Amino acid sequence: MKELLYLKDDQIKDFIEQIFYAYRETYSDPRKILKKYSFGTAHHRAIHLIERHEGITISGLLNKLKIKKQSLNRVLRDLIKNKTIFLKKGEVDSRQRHIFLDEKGKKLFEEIFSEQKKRIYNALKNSDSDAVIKFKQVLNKIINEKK
Amino acid sequence: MKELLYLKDDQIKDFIEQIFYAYRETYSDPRKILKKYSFGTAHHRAIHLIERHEGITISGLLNKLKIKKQSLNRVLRDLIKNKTIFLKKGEVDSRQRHIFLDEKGKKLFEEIFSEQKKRIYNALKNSDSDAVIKFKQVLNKIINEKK
DNA sequence: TAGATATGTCAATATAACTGACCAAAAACA
DNA sequence: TGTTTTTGGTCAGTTATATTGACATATCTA
Repeated sequence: MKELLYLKDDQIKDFIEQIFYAYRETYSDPRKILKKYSFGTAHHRAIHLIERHEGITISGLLNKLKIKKQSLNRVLRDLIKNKTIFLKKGEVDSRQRHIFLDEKGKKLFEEIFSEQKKRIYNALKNSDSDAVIKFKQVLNKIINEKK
Repeated sequence: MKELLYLKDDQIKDFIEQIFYAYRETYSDPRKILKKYSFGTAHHRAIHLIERHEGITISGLLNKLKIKKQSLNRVLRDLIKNKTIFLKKGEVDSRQRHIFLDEKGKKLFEEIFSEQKKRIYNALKNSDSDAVIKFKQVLNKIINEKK
């Protein structure tokens, strides 16, 4: 293994620590809002992904969340009961369920996002576009690295 | 709010999604190793921080983890019982406990880290040092942003 | 039509966090 | 010195989120 100065173990250990902090802080910002609706972070993650991937199927969502369907089911049941999301039977494949945010869900998403946005926006606003692009590239490499 | 092209809402939403994936993937890599010792991610996070901050006090660790002491206590009890860590009474302030990795703990840390390292190392090895530095800077800004 | 796929659900368990209460030792303060 | 605060430990109960395993139904595909 070639020893790159900026890739010493200590640097990598720092990244592992910082990725934890970044995730925790980013997802703890909207907890108060979620609590108003008796939702938790599991609901939040589902809402976020449904907003980003409108009409995503159950199995599509399962692939992104990497949890069991029994776990997702509890979350979706809560969201449906609350009229935050609704399911639509697939037109091509009627076994599938496509998930959409309801009007209420869109409002809730905006409320959550506006809280969560601040941290990222403020962190990036003083960075040049090159830094932002590189941040995204590295993040993507970490995610897609198949060990 | 000045509208920067690279700071559109969709970009920020992507970051929120990616930070989740990066955290989950990074911390799921060593789960098998942890399971051998009947430990979970809570133990892992504690071990990681103790290695990075040798002699950290209980309250220091609580501040980094941002969990309640009752929760941390369970984790530390497991780690002490297993001889992964040990506590040392403070010499200046004898109310404090300084936490250290035991020999067994150091070995376990290395085992965990070598698994976890791959993902980060591989992701960064083809990036130039500038990208790595900028990645770190942005990550730090996200963490330290006080909304 | 047989088998695979997508989804739904029941029940039990595991993990990791929480709240709230209370205690003791030691340090800091007035 | 005596009082208050800080640091850490613990008991008990609860909540949130995930797991495993089993089973059911409808629909699609070969």
